[in-house]
Amino acid sequence: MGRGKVELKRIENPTNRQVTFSKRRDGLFKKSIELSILCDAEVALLVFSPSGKVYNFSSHDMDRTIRKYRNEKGLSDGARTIEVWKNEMDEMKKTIDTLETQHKHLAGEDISALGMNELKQLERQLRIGVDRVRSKKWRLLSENISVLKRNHKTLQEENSVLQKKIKLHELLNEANENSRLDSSDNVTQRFIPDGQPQSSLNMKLGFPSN
Amino acid sequence: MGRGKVELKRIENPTNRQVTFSKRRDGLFKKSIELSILCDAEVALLVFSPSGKVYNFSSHDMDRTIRKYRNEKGLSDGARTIEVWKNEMDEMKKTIDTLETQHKHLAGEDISALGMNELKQLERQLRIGVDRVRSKKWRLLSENISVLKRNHKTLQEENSVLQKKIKLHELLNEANENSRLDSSDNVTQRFIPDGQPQSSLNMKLGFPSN
DNA sequence: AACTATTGATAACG
DNA sequence: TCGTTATCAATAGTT
Repeated sequence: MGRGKVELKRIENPTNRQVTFSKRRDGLFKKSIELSILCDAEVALLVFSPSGKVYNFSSHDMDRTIRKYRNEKGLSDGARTIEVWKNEMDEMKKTIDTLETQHKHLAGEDISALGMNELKQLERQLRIGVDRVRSKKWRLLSENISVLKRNHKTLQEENSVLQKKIKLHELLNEANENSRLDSSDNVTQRFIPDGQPQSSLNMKLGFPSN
Repeated sequence: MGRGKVELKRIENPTNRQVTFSKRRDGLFKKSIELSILCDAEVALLVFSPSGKVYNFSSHDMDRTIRKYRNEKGLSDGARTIEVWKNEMDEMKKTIDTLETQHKHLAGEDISALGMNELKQLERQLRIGVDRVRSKKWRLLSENISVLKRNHKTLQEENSVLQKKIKLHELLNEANENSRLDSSDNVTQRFIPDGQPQSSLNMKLGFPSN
C-alpha cells in the first residue's frame, strides 16, 4: 500500500525508516486493538524502536497476559528458577531448624520431650565433646609449658654467659686498677645475679593465669 | 477494507468472529514481522484466542524482550522481591555456617584453631549441657521408679483382695462339700497364690534395662 | 478455502 | 511531525 510496493528488508534511509516506523507502529497498535475488540481476543504487544524507546499495548493486563503465556510455555525461565529457589530456601529453613534444635539439645535446653535413649545419646555426644576439648586444652597447656621451659633454659644460659663476662671484666678491671692505683666495683651492681625470670615471662607470653 | 466497513465492537456471530479472528490475526503477525524487519525494531506479540489458544511472535527473543520491558517499567515488583530473596538466602547461608561451626565445636571437631579462652568457654557450655541432660535423665528415672512403685503397691493390694476372695470361696466350698458329701479342691489350683509381679511390669512399661 | 469488491494503510511528497 | 494523495494491502462478504 502506498505509492509503489516495498521490499521486505531493512529500510536503509534512516529518516525514511523512522517515518515508516512511526506510521506502521501506529497501524500495528490500531490493528491490535481492533483484533482484541472485534474478536474478543487477549492481545499483548511490545515494540522497541531501534533507539530503545518502548511502546506497549495489552488488551487486558500485560503482566497477566505474560504470566499466561509463560504458563502455556511450561514454566519457562523465570518461573522455573523461582521454583528452584523456593525449594532451596525450604531446604535451608529445614537445615536451620534441625541445627537449632540440635544446638539447643546440646545446651540442655528444650529436652523435656526427649526420651531416655535420646538423652543417653546426647550425654554421650556431650561427653565426647568435653573430652576432646579438654585434651585440646591439655595440649595447649603442655605446649605453652614446654615453650616456657625452653625460654627459661635459654635465659639461664644467657645469664651464666653474661655473668662469666662480668667476672672477666671485673678481673680485668681489678688487674687494671691494681696495675695503676685506685679501686671501684659498682659495675657489678647493674646486673641482677639470679632469680625467677619466668614469672614475668608468663605475662609476656600471654599464658593464662588459671 | 472489505465489502463494507465494520463497527469497532465485538462481532456477535461466532462463526464470523472466528473467521475474522483468523484473518486479522494472520494480518497482525504479518505486520509485526514487517515492522521488525523494515524498521529494525524489536517486536513481541502475544495473542490468545477466546478459546484460550496462544499465538506469539517475537522478532528477537520473547524472554529477553519481556525482561527489557520489565526493566523499562522500573524494576516492577519481580526484580525488587528477587533482591529481597537474595538477601534472605545470604542471611540463611550465614546462619547455617555459624550453626554448623558451633555444632562442630560442641562435638569437639575443628577446634585446632581455638584459643585457650574459647576452649574454656566451650567446656563450660558442654558441662552445662551434660549437667542438664543428666538431671533430666534422673528426673525420668525417678518418675519411672515412682510409677513402678505405685503400680507395685496397687497390684499388691489387688493381690491381697483376690487372696481374701479365694479364701472366702474355699471356706464356702468346704462348707458346701461338708454339708453334702464328696471333696474336690482343684479350684484353688487355678490361682497363683503370690509372687513378684513387678518383674514382668518392668517389661510392659518399657523401663530401660540399664 | 477461494474470490473480489471495497475499505484501510501507507509510501512518497510537500 | 503533519497533511495529502496515489497506490497497494487487507479483508468482509460471498461463493
